[in-house]
Amino acid sequence: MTEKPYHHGDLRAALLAAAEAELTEKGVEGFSLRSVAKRAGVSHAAPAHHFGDTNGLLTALAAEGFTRFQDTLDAREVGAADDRDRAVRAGLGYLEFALARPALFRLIFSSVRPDFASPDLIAAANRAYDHLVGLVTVLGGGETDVIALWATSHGLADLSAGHKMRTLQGKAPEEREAMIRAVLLRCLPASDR
Amino acid sequence: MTEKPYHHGDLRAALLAAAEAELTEKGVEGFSLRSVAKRAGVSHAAPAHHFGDTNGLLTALAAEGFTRFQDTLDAREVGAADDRDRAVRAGLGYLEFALARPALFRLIFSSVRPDFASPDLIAAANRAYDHLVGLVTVLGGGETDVIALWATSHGLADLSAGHKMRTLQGKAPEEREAMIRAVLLRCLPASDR
DNA sequence: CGCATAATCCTGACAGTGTAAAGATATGAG
DNA sequence: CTCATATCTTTACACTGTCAGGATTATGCG
Repeated sequence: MTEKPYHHGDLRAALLAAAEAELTEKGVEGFSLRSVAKRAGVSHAAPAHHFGDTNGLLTALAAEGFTRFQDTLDAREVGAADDRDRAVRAGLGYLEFALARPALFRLIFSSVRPDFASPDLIAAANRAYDHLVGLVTVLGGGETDVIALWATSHGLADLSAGHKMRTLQGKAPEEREAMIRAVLLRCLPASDR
Repeated sequence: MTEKPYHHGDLRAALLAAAEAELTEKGVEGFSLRSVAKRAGVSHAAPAHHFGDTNGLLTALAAEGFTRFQDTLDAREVGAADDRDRAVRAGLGYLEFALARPALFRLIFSSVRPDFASPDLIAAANRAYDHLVGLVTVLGGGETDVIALWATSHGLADLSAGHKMRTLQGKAPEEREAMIRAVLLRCLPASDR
């Protein structure tokens, strides 16, 4: 059995996994590059060659997190009754992701550390945005409707991730989802006509 | 003329002002206590006696920021045509504050560093929340309407503060405000009946 | 007023952080 | 096989937050 090969083999992936663990435990504001290196069982300067500096690692993590984010929405959308239900389910997935991975959510939407000019990150973000636009245009909605659905979904998610909206926390799961569905429905373009 | 009195006189207030300057320049994630002390022209350990640790200073700053936040909403609400317009203006104030003081906005809503169990901070937050509830109940709205208006206002503000919503950035000021008003209006309880 | 006590601020020290430079080791192309 | 290159470690430095102890000033009690 190999004790400790000088070359890790796939350190980049290992560092990303360690970084995600570090992020979920310490949060963005407690994130430590040296601690990530320790998790991966490697020297503290090893990450530099793969990601440059700490923000580089966070940038890669944000890009990966963005696709996970979109995956969560997609998973919620399957089995939708119609296109309107599909848009509502996307909003529920938005909130689900924020509650399940609050630190990753904060990294993506509320941190200045990732380099949002990075092509990978831009691509991942655009995929999510284009998907949202598709959901709304299918319903005959325009720019205003896109903004409405996005802002409301994001507001619900961000406030819930930060435990700011106690009204929702106190409710039972079914009642809570019913309220959220009602709120999200208002953002969709009018159903008649 | 007194050169440098050993006792500052009102160091607590001076540190708060310096901390706000530091926050707006470096952001929450780049905030440094030693840098704040340097701004106030005092030793690096001086803040400890007034605020305990760094999070203590950020807690005090968050409480102060919360009242500033509410002040911005109040200023926007004056001169409202009716109660509905008043609620919409509150949402516009929400967004205005996030754009004018993004770092303070992030400290209040998207940071885990302030101690949100602090009585001062709780009081300031409750004042803002109660005001929001008042805006909605006057219109005959219930819990769902409160959540709708809050989430949408917050989503618009947070996404705008992070420069995530390019659709709004590109618009002219008047057109932008018109779109936001339209979005916020959907969150209010139905006008008829 | 005089003085002890408390409040305020500073200096020094320590562990932890991110990053850069230089050395060690493995990989792979020729 | 050789050697350039990629990968990783070691070392070093400046910066951070926090703690302990000493210096200075204000305050209230006698």
